[in-house]
Amino acid sequence: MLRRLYSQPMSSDPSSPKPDERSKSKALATLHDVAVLAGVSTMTVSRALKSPKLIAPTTLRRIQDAVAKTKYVPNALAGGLRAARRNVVAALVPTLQSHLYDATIQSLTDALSAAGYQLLVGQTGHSGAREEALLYAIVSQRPDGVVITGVVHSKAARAMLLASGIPVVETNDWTTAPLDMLVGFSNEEMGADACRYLAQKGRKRLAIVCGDDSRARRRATSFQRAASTLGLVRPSVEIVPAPTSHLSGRTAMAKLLRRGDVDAVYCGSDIAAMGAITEARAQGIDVPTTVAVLGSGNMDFSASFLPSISTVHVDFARVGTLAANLILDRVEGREIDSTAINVGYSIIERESA
Amino acid sequence: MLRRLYSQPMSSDPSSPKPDERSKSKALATLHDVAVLAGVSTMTVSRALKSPKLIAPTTLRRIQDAVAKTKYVPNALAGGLRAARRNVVAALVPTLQSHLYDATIQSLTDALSAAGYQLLVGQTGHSGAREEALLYAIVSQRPDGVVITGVVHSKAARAMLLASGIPVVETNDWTTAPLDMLVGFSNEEMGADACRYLAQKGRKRLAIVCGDDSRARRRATSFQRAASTLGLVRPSVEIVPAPTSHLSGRTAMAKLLRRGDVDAVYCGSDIAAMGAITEARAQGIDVPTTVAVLGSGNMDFSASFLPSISTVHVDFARVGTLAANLILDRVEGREIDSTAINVGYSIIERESA
DNA sequence: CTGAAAGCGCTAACAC
DNA sequence: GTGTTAGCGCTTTCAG
Repeated sequence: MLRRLYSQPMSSDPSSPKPDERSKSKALATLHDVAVLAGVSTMTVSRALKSPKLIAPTTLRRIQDAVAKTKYVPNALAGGLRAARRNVVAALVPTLQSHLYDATIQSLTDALSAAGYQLLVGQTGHSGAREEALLYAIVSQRPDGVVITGVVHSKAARAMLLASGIPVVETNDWTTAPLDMLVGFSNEEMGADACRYLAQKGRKRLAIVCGDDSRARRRATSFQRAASTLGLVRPSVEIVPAPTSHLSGRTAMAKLLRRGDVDAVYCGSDIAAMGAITEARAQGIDVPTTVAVLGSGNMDFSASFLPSISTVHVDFARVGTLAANLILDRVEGREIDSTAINVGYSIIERESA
Repeated sequence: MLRRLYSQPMSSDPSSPKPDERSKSKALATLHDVAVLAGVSTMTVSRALKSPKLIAPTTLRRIQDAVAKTKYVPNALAGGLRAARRNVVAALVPTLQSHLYDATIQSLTDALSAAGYQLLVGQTGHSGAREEALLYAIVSQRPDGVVITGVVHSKAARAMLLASGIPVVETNDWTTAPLDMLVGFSNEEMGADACRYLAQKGRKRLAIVCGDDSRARRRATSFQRAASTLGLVRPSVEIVPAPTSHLSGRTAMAKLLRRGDVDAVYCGSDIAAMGAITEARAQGIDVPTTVAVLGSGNMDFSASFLPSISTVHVDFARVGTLAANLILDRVEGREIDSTAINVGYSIIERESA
């Protein structure tokens, strides 16, 4: 592999541009500054910003001028400290690099920002070890809600969240004892259904490529159990680092093919499935004739890949929207009809399996 | 495409689990609660938490017990209001779904969370229309720093950021007039170099698949200019929606092949490049023999794809780390040697071009 | 080593 | 319509 460097990554540009003159002046204007300039009290300015209708038109104009002149930007910290609302929701994901939950984050952000909320994100990594520390940091930010990928395991973290009274939505998993609210599906059922799907297609020697995280592992275990129920040989499991990648999918497939006793592979993500298919092709093995490949996540490329990738589909965008709405409903004090929503999943049959 | 539904996505589970009993009690404990319980002043508790060494061992133990008993979690809002530090940094990206800047966000988060900071993210969308409103919302959160993908265009937003005194890092682009700090590379040079690379490989009839965002468009324009300098026919440009996808790469490639006058395609991302390669294969056209394909981003799958994808590589992880360090240096008042860092890029030669 | 006072910037609650 | 008062929970500052 030849690398041609077009710039010296290590050096800063010699003709380094100068930044604009930074204002040496004190910090941003406060409500008080605006009030003085407009000749009113701070309370009137505050009201002019939140509910302009309560203010006399003349006063309002003066205030708006003053706001513009002072370049006033409200301090949400101070507001949040006094008022209930912080206009921030926190989201916890294993990693933003996984691509599996991108749609969830996207729709979550969209729904929240439409309602005027900001998103605070935390990445736990797949180990779950950082979960507790991260949740502590997040609770200390006093967000209006917390959306978590998976269910919270740490007892201390559960207690803290409960005590905080902050609305919590656990997602993309299922449990009979949610911390608060729940939007997800059963990973166990998913694994079993994936197995049944492949078996029903006449496949006998199944295998699994599974990312090293708890939800994927539970899917794999459940897949194995279903296989044994169906009287099939116990599927072998290739554990790869989470998040699963094209390369790890390829490598895992290579191992499985070396053993030679496989006619269907269930992959933890479509990325891994694509890697598995690529490896098969590299070896001149046809997918799906010789080996079927079933992915997870129905990603962007899955339908247009060659062969198109059969996959377990979850409406992740809906998960995000539902989670956002649950939080917003709670924050605004609206009635919530259902505190646990099963979004289900479906298996999309395409060419690869 | 057959869809088999295993759960009713629209219905909530009939056996909806009940959440744990939510604590009806008042909000979280405050410093004052802890102080009363420990029989000291709030100030002493505050110190015990921040600089335990200043506290007498006996007092410290009493306080720690009280903290545990009250399940005290600091209120970062109140702290941030009084003190300078908020321990929050904001990041603005076009979209989290693009995958191009994943590594940047990842390394940014890692570096920041190691230093005890939280990440507030905003998605501008590719239009840039939301940039101003989003930055206003972000400044009102008074983060300790702001990291932005691209350079800030809106005059009002620039003025506001400048006035706020918040450290700002613009990334993944280059300008002679940065708002504050800059970590990036020249998109113009990149486009031109991509063109020269393909020309040097003997390709004559070039084309571009370009996402509909300003940085990609500038790369494309610069690519075209370089082609004309080299005496080549003007490369045609296929504009596809941003972020570029496998499908849009395929579709764009199909259009280009229909015209039949192409022997090399430069794609805005490796995802699009993969789509382009897939389309060529679907038509029985060999890559790179008949058409070469050059991607951007050196994504996860690019090296292990078949054919492996030649690509313009940027060390995005380094961008995130550098940005984080610049912010942290400024916040902690350390000296900064370079306020504009060019991380450069390289073209990785693989099979596809 | 510990405490008292003051106030960060804002808004809820009540005046007028 | 508008102003006053009183904090939100914490930390800075200054005194012991």
